[in-house]
Amino acid sequence: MPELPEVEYTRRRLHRAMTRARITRVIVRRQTLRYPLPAEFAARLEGQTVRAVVRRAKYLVVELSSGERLVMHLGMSGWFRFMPAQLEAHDHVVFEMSNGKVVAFNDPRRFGFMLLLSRDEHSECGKLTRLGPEPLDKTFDAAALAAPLARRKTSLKIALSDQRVVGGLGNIYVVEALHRARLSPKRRASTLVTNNGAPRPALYDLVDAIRSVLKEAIRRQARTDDGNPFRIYDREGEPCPRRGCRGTIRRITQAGRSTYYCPVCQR
DNA sequence: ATTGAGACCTGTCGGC
DNA sequence: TGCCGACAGGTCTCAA
Repeated sequence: MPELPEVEYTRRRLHRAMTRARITRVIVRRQTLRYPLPAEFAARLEGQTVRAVVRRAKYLVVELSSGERLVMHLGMSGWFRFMPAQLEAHDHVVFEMSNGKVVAFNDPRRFGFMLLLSRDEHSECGKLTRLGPEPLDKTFDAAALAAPLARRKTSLKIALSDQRVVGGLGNIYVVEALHRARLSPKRRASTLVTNNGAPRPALYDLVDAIRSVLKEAIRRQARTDDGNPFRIYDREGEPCPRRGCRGTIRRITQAGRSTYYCPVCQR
């Protein structure tokens, strides 16, 4: 599930359920997430009012009235269930709010985590400070990508998956953006930058592709149609969806993860 | 400093 | 039906 669009959709729902409400009760049903929850986790949260729920890359940050922050990551399989009729397996942490809303964090694989940080711990938290730019911010442009890509000796796919280069892209949306920009995932990252560090035209295309892929995916979240909503991801052997392209989608492995691409139109 | 491999965990799916 | 391996949208750590 969770790359930037899914995390952003989760943030909006959490915001509606929690912001300006008080946390009346926290039930910890499983302490051993990626990082074990401290014994006083529930007590520190109960009684606090939620000021805001914000997102940074794939991280969710609940801002609390004490100044503390609850930093959360969904990992591979984490998600929130809103107003669950009853608790189920893998509902690890439940928040009950003064407005009557209940949200349950569910995560079968437990790669997700929650960190309750003081104001200072939060501002120094390396997980957040080392992140690259937000791809949907105005500051994200070809110039912002040029420097980190120029230094890389790896492929575009690997470079774009690195959260220090851009924050929030994961396996699926990197694959989708590269197809949209007609760029091969195997191409060396530094070839999108000239020798003196200026963006080449393809880098502008890539920036546009990243932004549009993410925006469309966020818009799509509210709908719950099933089936594979992606053009390329998990479509090995199918014809390339680009108009006029007669290529067939291939699957390769890069850094241990699946990459899908069209060898005909992606160069 | 980069980079790849392995680890963390559970669930699901395809093949035999 | 049952078993087994491969694989899954993320990050971290460690060795080269």
